[in-house]
Amino acid sequence: MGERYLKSVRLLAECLQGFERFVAEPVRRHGLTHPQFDIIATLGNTPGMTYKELGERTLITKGTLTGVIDRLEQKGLVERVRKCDDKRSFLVRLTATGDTLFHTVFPAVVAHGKLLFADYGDGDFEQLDHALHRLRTRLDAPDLATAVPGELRAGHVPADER
Amino acid sequence: MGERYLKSVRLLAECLQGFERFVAEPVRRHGLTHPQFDIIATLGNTPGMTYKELGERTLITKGTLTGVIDRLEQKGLVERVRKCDDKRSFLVRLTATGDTLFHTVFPAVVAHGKLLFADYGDGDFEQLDHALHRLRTRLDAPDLATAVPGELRAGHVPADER
DNA sequence: TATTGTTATACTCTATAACTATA
DNA sequence: TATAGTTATAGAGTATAACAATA
Repeated sequence: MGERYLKSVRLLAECLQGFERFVAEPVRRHGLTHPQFDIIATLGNTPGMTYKELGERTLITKGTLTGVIDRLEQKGLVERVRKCDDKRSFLVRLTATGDTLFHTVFPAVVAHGKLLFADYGDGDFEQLDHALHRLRTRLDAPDLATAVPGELRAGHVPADER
Repeated sequence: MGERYLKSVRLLAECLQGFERFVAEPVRRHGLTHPQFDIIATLGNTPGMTYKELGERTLITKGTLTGVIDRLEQKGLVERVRKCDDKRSFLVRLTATGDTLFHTVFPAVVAHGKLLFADYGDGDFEQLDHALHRLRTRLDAPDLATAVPGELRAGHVPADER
């Protein structure tokens, strides 16, 4: 139980949690849930995406995606557009209203984010990026996906390590 | 839109997302949802906690907590124990079964986590912790909670920055 | 046969607010 | 009056699997 890395995992979880809280309120303020915002943010400044692409970027499975897109379509924020080359699929893209919302939300997000990093210099960013990049690379490593027979996976810190 | 910090936020989100995926499968494997696991993990190696404490540690609001605890109680993993000093509240604590589950899940989690950090030395941990700790401290800063009049909050990266 | 997206089930979480019983 | 926890309401997300249309 005394593994060195637990402290780091705990810190990551706290940063994670902090961001989630940081995000949750303004997203709701715009009448969106987090997955809905995720879709709007992913579609912004693109010509549209298929379900497959959206699923890969947001990690929402196709069955769930149907419901999320449905609600966004009801709100008039996205639309489904037929592709000619493969009639099974189509593009989901922002409507004019959705595009307006995207361009309203994003500058606000960027401006507020600046507060969080107001005192960061180039070196600070490099340190943070370097540490995170290393971890992300490790998370993507193919050997991790297969190294585990069944039970063993990670992600939480016991109370007595905190 | 070209803010330097967006890259870091993106990386953090990817690490976050990676961990969530890393966690999701084994938790389900033990028949728990993420919030349920969060409760089990939080209660492990403690004499029990009140709703208030649990809510603070897990960020689950009291109304939701009732449902989560109900389901864990139905599974025989936790129990509600009356406190004598204040009859309004009680302790939630792991049952013997819950404690066994905790002690089954956690060693597995710890062992698997080791794979992720197999090549980390002391210096590597220090770099990661330092960068994350700084960010967490910033997230906790009181001026952030009040600096924002209404609309501006952070957390996502536009598609064209990726 | 494989893939894209839909539908159907069934559950879980969430926010919010009104409610109770204690304090 | 304030606090701890419950209940009620109304969404919304999730996994899973079976399904239709198309490739």
